Amino acid sequence: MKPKITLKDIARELDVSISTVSKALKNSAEISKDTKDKIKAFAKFYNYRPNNIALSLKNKRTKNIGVIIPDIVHHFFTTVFRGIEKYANEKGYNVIVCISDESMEKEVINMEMLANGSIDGFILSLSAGTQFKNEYTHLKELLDQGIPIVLFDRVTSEIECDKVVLNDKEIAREAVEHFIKAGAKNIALVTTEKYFNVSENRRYGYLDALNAHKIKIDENLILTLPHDMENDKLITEFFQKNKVDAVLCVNEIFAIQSMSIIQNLGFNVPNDISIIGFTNGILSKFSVPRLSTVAQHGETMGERAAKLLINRMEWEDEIEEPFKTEVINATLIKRGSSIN
Amino acid sequence: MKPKITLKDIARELDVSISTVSKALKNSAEISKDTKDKIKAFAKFYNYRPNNIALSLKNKRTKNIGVIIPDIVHHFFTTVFRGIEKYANEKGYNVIVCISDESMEKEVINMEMLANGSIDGFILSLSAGTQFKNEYTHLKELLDQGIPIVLFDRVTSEIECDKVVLNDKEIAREAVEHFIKAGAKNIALVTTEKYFNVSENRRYGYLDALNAHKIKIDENLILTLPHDMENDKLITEFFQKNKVDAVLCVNEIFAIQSMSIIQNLGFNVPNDISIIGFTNGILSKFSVPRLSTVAQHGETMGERAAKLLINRMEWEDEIEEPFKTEVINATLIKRGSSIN
DNA sequence: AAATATTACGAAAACGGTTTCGTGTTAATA
DNA sequence: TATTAACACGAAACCGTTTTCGTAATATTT
Repeated sequence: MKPKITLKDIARELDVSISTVSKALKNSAEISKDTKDKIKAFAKFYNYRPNNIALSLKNKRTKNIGVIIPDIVHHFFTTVFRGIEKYANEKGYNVIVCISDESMEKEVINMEMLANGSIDGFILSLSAGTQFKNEYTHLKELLDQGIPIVLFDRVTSEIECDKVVLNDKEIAREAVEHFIKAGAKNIALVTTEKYFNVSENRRYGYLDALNAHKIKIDENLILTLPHDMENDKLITEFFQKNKVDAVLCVNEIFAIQSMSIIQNLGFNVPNDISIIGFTNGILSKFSVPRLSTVAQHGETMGERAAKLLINRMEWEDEIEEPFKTEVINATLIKRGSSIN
Repeated sequence: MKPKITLKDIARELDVSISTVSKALKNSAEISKDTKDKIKAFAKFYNYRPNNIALSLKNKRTKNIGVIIPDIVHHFFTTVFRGIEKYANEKGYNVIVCISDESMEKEVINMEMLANGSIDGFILSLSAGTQFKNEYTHLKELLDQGIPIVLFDRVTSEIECDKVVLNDKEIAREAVEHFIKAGAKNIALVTTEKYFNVSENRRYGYLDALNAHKIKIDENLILTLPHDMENDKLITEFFQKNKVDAVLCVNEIFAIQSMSIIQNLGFNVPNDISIIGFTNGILSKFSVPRLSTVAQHGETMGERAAKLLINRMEWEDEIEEPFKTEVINATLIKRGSSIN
């Protein structure tokens, strides 16, 4: 058991002052070569490393960034996290992750816990609860305190900060047009409740595409699923009641569940019903048939978010940069679950 | 923009000393009720929160735990992480995650980065590189410095510390016996290279089951896949060349890939070939047919690991507890991909 | 030889808390 | 009334750094 060595220890052993040791290790010109050599050798031998906490206190920056995501089971958030972690690590930052579990309370608690010095900035995607309550004072207060925040994916216009979003509307429209070109007439949408802004945008894209092609909108073809419930029954009923030849699902799980149920009902995918999902995850790649899907480029999204945050943190006192919203262009990946 | 308020600020405003403020806020009996009330009201009004970094420096504990996982794409690690995060948060700890990307270098760099004061202890699963090189000095040094470590899943007997593992051998044996009871004769194993101790244990379980039932072992029925390569071709060849009626795969991806390829080759699952995988993830739940699999209870594993670590950190100077290895009992989940 | 410049280092403050110990004032006891 | 106890608070050390400023000792210039 050899506890960590400090500047004070080195100073005592070599009979110099703490400041001399500090300067020597930073190769300051103030210190003679002899003394520097001696100190460096000693420090190296005992594997001296400055204490991060002391540095943080001194510098008023921790080199930690806080990431709050609603859950970690959705493949999309996992990949975004991966992008954040990657970029942050390259830049010498560590990442503290908290999971809000789609609850506003947890989001608030976690953010407050981290905001008292533990991190220099936040990257987050709003929880379902927060979006539902439409309550953002916790974010506003942190911004007021000068803590930078970057929102990604689940964002809100109520908050002024850097953001990274997907071109949800456009890509949803593109997906629906893909259905239309292949001859589909009765196109369904499987989505979440309206307070998710991403779902809303995708819904607009869906409606736009139908309008643009003079297909009349049938509200019965829009299935809204509660996000935290067993919804096999709802999906089954939906496809029994309605004549559908194509369906766009706003996430990967909905898509896979729908496909599985559709197949169980005796339909052929894609001949009877085409399917396109969101998130180019592991589920889509390994399903039978392979699922056509919207690749959200989560890793890129994470990298961009991290870049925006770190830039802002390191600019600091320079001219206040205006807030940016970066849009990531999704890609439609056409595979076996839809007709080309 | 209202920057955070400090004890010093409060002391200055109310014309008392810093120590008085500190004590008042901790409800010390030393301070008169009047003064306490005044200070508390002021602190509340300005939303005073003690600075975590200053506390860390003073207390020599950060209330952060470092988690190093090989990757975050494998559903298993995600669930373990979830368990860690959950338990840790309940106990007031934050979790700093780093991804080693299966590389020993990154594992070392990340650990060193965090070890200089940023965290109080580590939870990790060894990277492929580390297991391959069989080099553990970085872990030993940290343990020497008094930093507690808990290993999970991918562990090594070279390091003495708390561990959480799965009963890999026993559950693999159980899975293979399930095949045997259903009448399988030619049972294959799809596994990773030997330096993964978990795979090795599962292999032993596989061999044990065969031996126990007097089935002679055919090395040709063991397919070893390199972990970071495109291996569709290898799997295809394997099932073309060998007559197989059941296959145990050591992870979820291998299982799904195998099932997909087997089906493409024209075999029926489970009638021609039964399949059992490891990890009760999202892939297994949504495949067609549903995949029989070994549930590793990742979340429980994470919780246990966090509990072991936090216990050890909080005991601290009391009597040195001997190191424990907790064994999590996996469960075999029988679904459509295997015959009952 | 006197004045000035350079070199090489140390003292101390600062970051934001906690905690021990000392002390002046009032209240209770002998 | 003198002594002691209780009360309420402040000074200062400490955690481990960085950094500014001061200053002896030597070196260089006039």
